[in-house]
Amino acid sequence: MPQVSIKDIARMLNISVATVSRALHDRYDVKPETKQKVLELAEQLNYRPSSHAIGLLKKRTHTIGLVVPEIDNQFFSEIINGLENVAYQQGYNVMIFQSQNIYEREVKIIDQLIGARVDGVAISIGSSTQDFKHLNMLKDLDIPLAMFDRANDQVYGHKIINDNFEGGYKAGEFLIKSGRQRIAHIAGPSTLKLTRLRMQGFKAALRDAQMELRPEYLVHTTFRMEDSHQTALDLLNLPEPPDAIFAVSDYVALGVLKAARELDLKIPRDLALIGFTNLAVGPLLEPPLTTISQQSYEMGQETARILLENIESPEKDFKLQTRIFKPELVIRSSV
Amino acid sequence: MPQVSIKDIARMLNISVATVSRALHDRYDVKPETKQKVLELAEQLNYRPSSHAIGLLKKRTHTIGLVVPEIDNQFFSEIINGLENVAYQQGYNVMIFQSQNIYEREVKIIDQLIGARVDGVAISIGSSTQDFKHLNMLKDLDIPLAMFDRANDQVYGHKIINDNFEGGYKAGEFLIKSGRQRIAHIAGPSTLKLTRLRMQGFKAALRDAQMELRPEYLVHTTFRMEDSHQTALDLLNLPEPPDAIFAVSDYVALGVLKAARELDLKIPRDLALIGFTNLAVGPLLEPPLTTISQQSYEMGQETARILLENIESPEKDFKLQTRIFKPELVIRSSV
DNA sequence: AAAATGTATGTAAACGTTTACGGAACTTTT
DNA sequence: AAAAGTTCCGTAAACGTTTACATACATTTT
Repeated sequence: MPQVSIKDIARMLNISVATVSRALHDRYDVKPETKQKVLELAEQLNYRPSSHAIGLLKKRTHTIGLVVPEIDNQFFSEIINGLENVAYQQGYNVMIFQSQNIYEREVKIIDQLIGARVDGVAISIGSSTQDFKHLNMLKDLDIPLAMFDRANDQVYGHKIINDNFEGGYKAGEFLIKSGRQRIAHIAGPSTLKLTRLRMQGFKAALRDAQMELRPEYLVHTTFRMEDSHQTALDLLNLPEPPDAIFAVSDYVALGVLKAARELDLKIPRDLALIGFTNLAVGPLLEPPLTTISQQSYEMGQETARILLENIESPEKDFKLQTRIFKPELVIRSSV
Repeated sequence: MPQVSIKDIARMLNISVATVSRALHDRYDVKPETKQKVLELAEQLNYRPSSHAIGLLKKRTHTIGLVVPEIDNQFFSEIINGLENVAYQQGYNVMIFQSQNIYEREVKIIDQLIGARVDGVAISIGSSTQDFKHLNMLKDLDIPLAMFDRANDQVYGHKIINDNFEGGYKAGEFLIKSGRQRIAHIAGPSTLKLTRLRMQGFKAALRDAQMELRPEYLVHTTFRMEDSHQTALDLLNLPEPPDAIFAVSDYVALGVLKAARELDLKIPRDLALIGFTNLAVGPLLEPPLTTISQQSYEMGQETARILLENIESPEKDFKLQTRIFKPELVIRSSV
């Protein structure tokens, strides 16, 4: 049998839908006997209220939309966990979507979230997104927006990000202190702000140590392993290869690791390597990966907190928040 | 300004909602001029149709609910990707939820999915779930159900699983062939069928080789790293420790790897190790992990295909399908 | 005995959208 | 000039739920 509605129950018991609704909500003004009958029948017929009907009737859906570039990435899945846990505790559901870094998908997802009348949106902007109309539209519609990890200044929304400049600086500084001379950086997609900041921090560290960065030691890649692996191979096959690499993320560092192994380079003897993110597999690699940690779970929690505070605030012009997490050096054995 | 509806547009243009609706759907029977005006205003006001209203009106929501134990697990996130891609291609959306292996959460999620009137449900059952009423309820409500990876015979639904017995057998066989004598197995939670099957396959391999399995060489753990790590330590600290371990999953193998490193055991010299899943990090570990591969992405695709076929089939009693994937031995260097 | 209060229920509108049906104002055909 | 057809648009019902308001009866208070 198909799904039953409150109407079906009313018809079967020969009472009005209003009474059924009241009984199901355990209101004071319904006879215990009637209440009993309603609850029993509802249970027996597996009645579940239609979230569409309720969403239509009430202003609030108690749902927040979450958009990540990709889900099969530890960093993002940990953020999801942090965000979900806080949201659940406050009685909110989370709808998760992945943009796959494809601009058109991102736009479509936002349209969908608006259509679903979510109470708020949390997003980590995809790397191919250059136009932010779809995100700024949310402001016009009074839907609070929080950007985590990948934020953009042209977008009106809260920001929960890392101090990427400082992270880049710390990485560069540590490689310099460890005595390396030919330090390279594999940066991320140049469209992303975090790419630029980590790079700038890294460059600043070199500058402060009066070291120069050779142009051929600065290369870009995507976060996909095949790309970073190839990029690393190219870098290590230079006539004068680097003796240290700062990878824009641990995923990219994995590509370097693979390349180094193929070229029979010993880490850290022949090549020092430092990543960024602090993935859970880091300590299990050989050698355990030195990296800059991002507190992904906490970032997810904080994103949820800020977003929910905005959603539940009665004030029309809730102030935009920016929360900056301090990256920390995690010393293991790859440097 | 808040979200606009078709009614708002109708009022502003002094026409009926029916005409607006027709214009937005590009129907033949509306004057081009009117159509033009409607489309322009809709665009300007960022109109997006309410999925709640549509969901309420139509029988179908073109949405499928996806429930995984945890999202921060490569295996599941790859399944999600496979499933989502097939679903999107056929015009379906996917709502992702995680049960965290908590029974109560799983029940709540199913309730929610019923409330959201999804067209179908795909689930990998949580390890603490012993009662399956919530899942069998779906059949009563005519909502197709597909179980992937973790299925249960007491539940009415399609199954997309691995031949776990064969996988276990292959793992055992390979360790035996490699000349190991004291072979141990770290099994998963005993509630899961896949745990039992992999164990049985493993035992069968030993039996076929006339080898006996010492009771202390068979231990259980969860898929959480801290647990498997401790379990591995206990196992390796036995008076007579094993010289080979078959871990029920790559995640568990990571725990073993960590323990072995702490005890200064060289793999594969002192200890042979084989996992199950074939995670993407496997080849990057030291040593690269030998494992039994599960085709996660393909399993996700197949789950979507079977579920969608069921959803779109006009027949009331669509036949239950079972798709069994053959696990394959992936030889690297840990054995 | 009339008035006031309490208890249990029903009526109806609203949320946003689609669509079958009907009809007015044309244009074309006889 | 009547009949038939075309073009464009409006009316209203339906989906499932909540809730303000009304109502009917019973009980208590004056």
